[in-house]
Amino acid sequence: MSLRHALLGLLAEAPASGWDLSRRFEDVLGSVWPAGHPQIYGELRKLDEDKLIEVVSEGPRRRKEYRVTAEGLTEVRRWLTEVDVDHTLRLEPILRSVFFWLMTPDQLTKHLRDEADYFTTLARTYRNLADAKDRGEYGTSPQTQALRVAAEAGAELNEALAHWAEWAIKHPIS
Amino acid sequence: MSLRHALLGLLAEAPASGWDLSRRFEDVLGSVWPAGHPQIYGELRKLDEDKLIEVVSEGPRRRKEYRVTAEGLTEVRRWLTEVDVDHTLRLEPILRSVFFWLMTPDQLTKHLRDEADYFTTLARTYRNLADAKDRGEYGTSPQTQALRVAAEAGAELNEALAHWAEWAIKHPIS
DNA sequence: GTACGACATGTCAACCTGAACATGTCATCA
DNA sequence: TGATGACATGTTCAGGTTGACATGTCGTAC
Repeated sequence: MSLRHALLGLLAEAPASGWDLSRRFEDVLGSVWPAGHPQIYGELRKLDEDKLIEVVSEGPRRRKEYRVTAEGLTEVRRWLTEVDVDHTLRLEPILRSVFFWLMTPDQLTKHLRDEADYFTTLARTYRNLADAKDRGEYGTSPQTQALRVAAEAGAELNEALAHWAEWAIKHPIS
Repeated sequence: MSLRHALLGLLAEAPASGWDLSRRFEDVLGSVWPAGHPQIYGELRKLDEDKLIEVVSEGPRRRKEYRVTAEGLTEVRRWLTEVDVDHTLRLEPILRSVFFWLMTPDQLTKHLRDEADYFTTLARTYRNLADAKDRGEYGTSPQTQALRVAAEAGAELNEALAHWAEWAIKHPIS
């Protein structure tokens, strides 16, 4: 049900079309909650049926712009404050680590080197984004501040994973 | 396809039944790759059909013990070395952070306090596990060493998330 | 001897997810 | 005018995942 509430949350910021929302998932949200356009269009229809959002206007190219309704806004707030956080984690890179003993030392070192580089690059991206937001390059609206918090999570998380991979290189399995 | 390979990897360590594997997912693997028993039993049947595992013996209570075959071992090694790592992340706690601006300061502080506590507790659990493994309480086999690496990931990841939540408390959204 | 709890395996329906396919519009530039 | 590329919305299907339900066995403690 998270996608449903994520869409409501995005629409709470400003009206948008399925395409717009699809874009925002690709650009930002996709890194913590992937969602392709088929899922988004489908969910928007359901949200519309449930009166949590409504069509504001139909633009060119069949573009439908949606706006969150009062009920929708209540619902996303209810989710944020009353629904238990789902702490489920699914991390293939760590799952693989359980089976590192099946790799040769050389394979493992190379693998971990690649992982460390990957996470380091990503961490830098988020860190740069966070710094840019701190410099005020995206304004100072509450929405931007929230994204700043999310960027901090992206940075810290990937920094931790990069650190982990480096640690693992230094603690080879014998 | 990760579950498939995770099962092969676990069976590479020692023969086990669906129940045994189900337990290991609940205890250890479930924190990075959740899987319920319906999924596990189903996947074991497919792996058996594909000759990647085979039934060693049938014990009491219809217990079927599986062993990985030579092909299965090759397959899990191929996965580890040749298949691209799936870096997909799906973290509801961070997804929520994008919508923090919809919460009141009080609600947000409470939420973040709970999150920080949750991650801190989990981090401590993994850290204790890692320390115990360093003291040799689980032996020194390659498999144990691999689990030590996974525990380090669990510790660092949750420490990072705890740190993030604390940071967010100190940087309130205005 | 029987009731209970842990062991052990399975089915089923519903839902979530992602890749591929399909359709059509609008602006722009040659 | 016609080609191209970005815009925009959808369907379909296969496969992964989960919760609920169902069934039966074995050891043991009363």
